[in-house]
Amino acid sequence: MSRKEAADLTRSRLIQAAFDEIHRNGFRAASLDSILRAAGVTKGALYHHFSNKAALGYAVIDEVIRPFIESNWQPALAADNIIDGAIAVLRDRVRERSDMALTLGCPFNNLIQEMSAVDDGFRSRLHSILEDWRQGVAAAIRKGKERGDVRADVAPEETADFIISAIEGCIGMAKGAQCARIYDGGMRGLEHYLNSLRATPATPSGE
Amino acid sequence: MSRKEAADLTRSRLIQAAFDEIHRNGFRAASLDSILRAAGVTKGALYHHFSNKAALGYAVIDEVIRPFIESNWQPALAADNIIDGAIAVLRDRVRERSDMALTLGCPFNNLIQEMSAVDDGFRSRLHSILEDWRQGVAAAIRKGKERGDVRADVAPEETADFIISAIEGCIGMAKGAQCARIYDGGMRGLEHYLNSLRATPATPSGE
DNA sequence: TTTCACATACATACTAGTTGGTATGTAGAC
DNA sequence: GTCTACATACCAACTAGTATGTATGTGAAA
Repeated sequence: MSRKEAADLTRSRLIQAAFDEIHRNGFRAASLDSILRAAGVTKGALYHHFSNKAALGYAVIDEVIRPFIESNWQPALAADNIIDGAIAVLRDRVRERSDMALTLGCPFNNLIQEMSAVDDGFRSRLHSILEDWRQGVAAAIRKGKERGDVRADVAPEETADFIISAIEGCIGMAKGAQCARIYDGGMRGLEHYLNSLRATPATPSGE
Repeated sequence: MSRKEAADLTRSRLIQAAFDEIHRNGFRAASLDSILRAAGVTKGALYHHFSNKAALGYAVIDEVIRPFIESNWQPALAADNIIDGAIAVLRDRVRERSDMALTLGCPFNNLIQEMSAVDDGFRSRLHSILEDWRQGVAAAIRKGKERGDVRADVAPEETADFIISAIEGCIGMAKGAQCARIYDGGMRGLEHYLNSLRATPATPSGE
């Protein structure tokens, strides 16, 4: 392993450890010492790769959280019928939800709630992820309307806002209840809502 | 003012200052010194009334956040038609939303996201508030079904889960965007959803 | 090809500041 | 006089961040 490769490895180990610690404790309560312990490196390594704690947090957002969020919603847009695609993804999420994700919540939403109001670097990065998501869903709805899959009276942007809010809300409330019931219930409610957006009266797949 | 009354006053001043600081910074980042400065008392007063920081946080939940949440959803149940009542409350919220509430988010949801996974005292208290809300909405839906206002195929509990999740989700995403647009958009989406629950095809009030 | 200067990639030890919490002192109501 | 309701002063622990030391890879000169 070359010198450069080794350095990249410690950098990514730091980011992964930081992501875990932040997911568990939030950014401000995340202890650099804990992150260093988990990553198996020392403070010198950390401050060699990142100028300060915030820079580490930003890197976690750019390199872990953004890809994570995008890999969650983009598959839904691949389907011909956007509503079918969205529901399929939803069911996947319900099926393969891990206990950790349930008790710790969505890392994206967690950071929004904690940091948006207090740090502009966090706010802008998280907002950008949210905006891309919103635009992606809105574009899919518009395409669905053109194809005749989605009702003509559905407003793309505000419906996208609502769908995204409902998804993050369900995960968040499940975290509050610390049980899967409210998550599953909310997701079924969301599925009913998505079906109500169909142009042709709902013929949901596999129900 | 009697001695007892004065003591009660300092206690409530502490709780109010704690609520503000927690709303702004979260519980763990809330500094006792800041709270004391805002309340205009000293550490001796704080630890006379509360055994530790967590006890102060619990009191904030029991005496500020719970009444706040209940005063938000209970009026919606007063109306004869639950859907009309819910939509009316929703529009009230949208009309009179303060910028602070938008940028700082919902104090209830904030605490859930921050503390549910790490402190059982917080978790149980917040969960209890959530469960009461859920049961209140579910009961209202059941009543609406009996009265013929709500469609017969609507599942009360999971619909309640979804509605609550959507509300908190909208506020949370608005915090992420730090702008009202996504809040208003999400709320309009929620209104459409609520109308879709009507037994008789939507004749929404004032649209 | 060897060697040497230099930069990279860390490790270690430390600091100043802040945190929640406590021990003690005290003024005033009852 | 005694107890309530505080105020003051302090402490140990932990925080992000820094200053310094060092081993090692690397590029260029000899």
